[in-house]
Amino acid sequence: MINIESKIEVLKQKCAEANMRLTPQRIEVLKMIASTDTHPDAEAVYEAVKEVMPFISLDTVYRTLASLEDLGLIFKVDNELPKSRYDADLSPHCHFICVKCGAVYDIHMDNHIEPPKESFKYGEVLQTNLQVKGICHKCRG
Amino acid sequence: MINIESKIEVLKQKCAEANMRLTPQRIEVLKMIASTDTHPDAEAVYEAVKEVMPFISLDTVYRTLASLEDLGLIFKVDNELPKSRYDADLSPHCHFICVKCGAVYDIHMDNHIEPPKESFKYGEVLQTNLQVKGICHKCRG
DNA sequence: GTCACTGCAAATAATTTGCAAAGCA
DNA sequence: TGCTTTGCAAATTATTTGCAGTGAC
Repeated sequence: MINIESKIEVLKQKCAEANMRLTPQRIEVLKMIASTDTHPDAEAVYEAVKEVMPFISLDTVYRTLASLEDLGLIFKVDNELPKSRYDADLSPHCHFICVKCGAVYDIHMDNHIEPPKESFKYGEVLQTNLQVKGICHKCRG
Repeated sequence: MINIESKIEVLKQKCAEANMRLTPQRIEVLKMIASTDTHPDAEAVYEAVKEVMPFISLDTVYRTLASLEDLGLIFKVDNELPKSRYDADLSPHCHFICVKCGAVYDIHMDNHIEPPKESFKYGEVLQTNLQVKGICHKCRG
């Protein structure tokens, strides 16, 4: 589980560094993503944050997600579905993705994966990630 | 390099099995994807196939890509960009993806990657794939 | 007070779908 | 011939953007 308070603290620092403001919208969006392991999409973040902040708009959610991603606090889960889904857990882990319903489950790992040597032929490596695709228990029925 | 003739042969078989017709559009789209290592998106497939088949429409390309994917002849490369990109190479390999320009390069591997044990907790595993993200030489400048 | 951020509404980009005509089996 | 597929055009979905008012610093 992610420590939300420390996550907000990092947001505070990074906003200051980047000349960005610490708005309640940014705090709530980050809190929401960090407090769930469902890897929500923009719509899901919007619905959840609206509960506590009824006047937030969907486009602010989109903009906030982009800002938080720029700051390195969250990242998009790679999937081949049309909707982007977000993750605030920066520890080494990968994802089980259900190809039927799109559900994303965390698979914890001790270390980040070493990139194959051939990778360096193509450029500077920033990160590697392993993805496991399958059919989740719920969809298997 | 993929053997295109045998790929078309597989298309022929699978179409017959699935009660789908072997149309020239399907043949050309598959040929195009199998004959390049650029992992083209729908638009790029459309532009290339138009050279040899000027009356093909973009929506047929989309439908054809979906059909070929259903038949297991091609698959989407996972990326976090808005456009889907396709690959016809079914041998074990993974991708270097440039986060700036979206270019996709193949990284060949001897074997498919074993899924972490934790994967099986979530459902039936269909495939694993490793992704390497970075900045390609062209974008580094 | 200033300038980044928000909410609203409208725009854009990628992809999908309804329908009638065309073509593979 | 029958039923899948195509091409056209219009619709849909996810996301982005312009602008004027608002609020964090």
